[in-house]
Amino acid sequence: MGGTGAGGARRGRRYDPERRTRILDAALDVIAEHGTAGTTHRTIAARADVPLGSVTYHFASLADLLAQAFARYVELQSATFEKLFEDVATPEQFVEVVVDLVCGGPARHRSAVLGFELHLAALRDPGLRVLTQAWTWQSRAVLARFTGPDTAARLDALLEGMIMHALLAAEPESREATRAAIVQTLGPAHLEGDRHARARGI
Amino acid sequence: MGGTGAGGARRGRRYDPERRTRILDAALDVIAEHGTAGTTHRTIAARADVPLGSVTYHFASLADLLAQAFARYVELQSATFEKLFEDVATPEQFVEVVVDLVCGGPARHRSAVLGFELHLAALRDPGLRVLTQAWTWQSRAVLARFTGPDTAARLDALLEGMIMHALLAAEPESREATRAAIVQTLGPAHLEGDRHARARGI
Amino acid sequence: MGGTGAGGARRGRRYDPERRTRILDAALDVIAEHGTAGTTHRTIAARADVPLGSVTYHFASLADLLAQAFARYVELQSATFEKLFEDVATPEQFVEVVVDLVCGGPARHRSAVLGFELHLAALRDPGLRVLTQAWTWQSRAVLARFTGPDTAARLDALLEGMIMHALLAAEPESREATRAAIVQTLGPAHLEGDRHARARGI
Amino acid sequence: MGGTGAGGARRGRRYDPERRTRILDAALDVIAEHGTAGTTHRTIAARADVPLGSVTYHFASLADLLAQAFARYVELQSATFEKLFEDVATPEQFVEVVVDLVCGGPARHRSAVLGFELHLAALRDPGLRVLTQAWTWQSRAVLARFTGPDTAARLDALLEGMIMHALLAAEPESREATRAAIVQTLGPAHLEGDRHARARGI
DNA sequence: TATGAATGAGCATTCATTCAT
DNA sequence: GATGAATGAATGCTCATTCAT
Repeated sequence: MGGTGAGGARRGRRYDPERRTRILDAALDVIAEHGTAGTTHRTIAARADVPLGSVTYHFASLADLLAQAFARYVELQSATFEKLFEDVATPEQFVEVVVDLVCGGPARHRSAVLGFELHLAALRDPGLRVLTQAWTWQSRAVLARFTGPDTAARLDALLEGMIMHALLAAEPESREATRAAIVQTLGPAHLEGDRHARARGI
Repeated sequence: MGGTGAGGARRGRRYDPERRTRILDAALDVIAEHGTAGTTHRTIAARADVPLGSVTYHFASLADLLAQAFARYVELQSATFEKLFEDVATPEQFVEVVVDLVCGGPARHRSAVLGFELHLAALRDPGLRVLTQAWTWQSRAVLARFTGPDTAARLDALLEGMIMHALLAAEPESREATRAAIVQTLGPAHLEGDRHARARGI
Repeated sequence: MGGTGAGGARRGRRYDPERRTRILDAALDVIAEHGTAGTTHRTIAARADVPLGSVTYHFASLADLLAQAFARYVELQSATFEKLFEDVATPEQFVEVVVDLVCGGPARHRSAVLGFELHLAALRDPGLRVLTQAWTWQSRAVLARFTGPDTAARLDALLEGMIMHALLAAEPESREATRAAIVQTLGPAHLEGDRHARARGI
Repeated sequence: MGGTGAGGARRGRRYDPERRTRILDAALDVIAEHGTAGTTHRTIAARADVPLGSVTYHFASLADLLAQAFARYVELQSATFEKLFEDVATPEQFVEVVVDLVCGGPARHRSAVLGFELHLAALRDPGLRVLTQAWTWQSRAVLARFTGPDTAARLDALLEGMIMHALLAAEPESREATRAAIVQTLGPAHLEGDRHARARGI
């Protein structure tokens, strides 16, 4: 009916300091589920369990909201990425974490889809490229600590392609094949440890 | 406005046997320009210079039209891809053609964008995955003639990622860096010719 | 796609002298099923297993087609009505036939619905009133042979209302209640036979 | 044309608390005039002198709007019907009021047409039958106060048929003929007063 | 500050009808 | 004669955004 939208105990939610954040997270959920195109004020409001007016009140426009949602995604994702490699001590561990990144099933589905949605959106809206570029740099920087800058760039691209293929493939690639591709890209020197030693030295 | 839509001498254009194809090509243009989300019956009709009713007459739904447009894209793109490698005789030529693929500026922009739009669309609509899978297999098959199947799969993923990065990068990667990444993925044996010789033997 | 509509062995159906009639009958089917409003050239064509162009070719307009279909309905229905009472010899038989008319389950559903659709259509389109009036006169004439003209008119109206209620009622009225209402409307003299004897004398 | 739709000083009409009701009444006007089939969001909006978006804002779908309009009709009509018989004290008055119901010219035209439109609509949409059934029960209850339940049901059906015939007839039936039919259906006892006396006793 | 009523632009889709073949 | 491609006008509906409260 007329815009009532989400039901539930919304009464008394005034003074909700985290409302903005909650809307952004809801927006990311909706984007992951319905695509950027299927993301509307109304869907977001319903997902966040917030009145429609609240969404338009806190964000100047839908484009603005999406941009901020993607910014939040990059921020959260970067932190997650960073943390993934925090405890990596050996080249073998590094490879395993990277393999997990590609093979990591439905757990990583949401973030992978969001990543591609962001890339596509940035293709159309140059204003979003600061986000994709920041994200790329940050990813490469993390990887570079273990591989050096050139290999990091290559690995980053390879991962991008492999993750997309993994999302679309009828049946998942085997971990072994994935590992082989990664190891090959890292180059023969990687597992000999010297490069890794240098990385730890940084 | 008001239904007349596209201008031009459209009177008497009846019985246009290639209209369907023209609409599909127009749809691909529009997708490349405005994204799948921005692709509407009206935009397509204007681009194809046909009345709105003509677009809905020839295709049962917009989703159907998009699916057929993407199918046409895969078909055309596969043929183009095939032809690109037709005259490749040496490993060096192979590498150059692949580097062109990544660096190939605005000329390749349209088809690259369309490829990613298709990937994203397939992520949302499983019915489109027959297209992405067919396309992936075909690409790998072409590459595999020069690299063997495993390396082909890796190279394919790497190219996917590099092309996306190239599309989004503020300034294009140098051809040298691109070539280095590719050569590294092909493996040291590639340029020594034996692998290529084997490929030619197939 | 695009208007092909009905499938099947339509090839070679040229020179189909009954096509007009078949289209009209299909139209009546569609009206009964989807209502006058839901009746389109395309639905009719599909139902009649005839190309779309054939429907517009044989009838100047949809309104014209509907008018002719309703005319056919009145014609067929009048004949059926006539025949229903053909073998009625006693007042008791007369009452039973009339009760059947009201209680006659799904068998009579189609014709009853069509009757009301025609009434409603005639309310909007005065051109159709020649049909409803002819139908009313004919029905009354048949009934009057057993009841006299005044009672026939009353009975006709009563039947109209009872049939509509029967169509809409959650559970059907009992035959007994229906019979009682009819008998009461016929008047006490009816079953005494003298009136009926007079009717047979006509 | 082009979205502006109805003319008039509509600027500043915001916050119109009775808008919903006004739209429903406009819908009933339109149904009476153009039939359920000819009732569109746009016609209703024009009739209610509200923008198109307002109609779709307040009602989830056109079917929903029509259902609510018909519900309002039944409600209003039931009240009117009730009031018609409020001051009836004698059997003679009762008969006159009922005769008025059938013969009541253009004044009753709108409500009669709406009644039949509702019946037809309920034939197609079972969801509307709660309305027709409620309406039937209520009508019978009012009549039964003067006639007893069985006669009330018969009279209700007779009235339904007579009103439809009156709407479609080229020239109106005479009051006398109408009265005769009603009196005959009420049965000989009615005007003798005993039945009515019983009714008053309730 | 927060909200939901309000609105105009736009969209996918249907369809009666026209017309070249 | 018959057909199906073609078309423009409508239709139901969605939605970003504005704004009175």
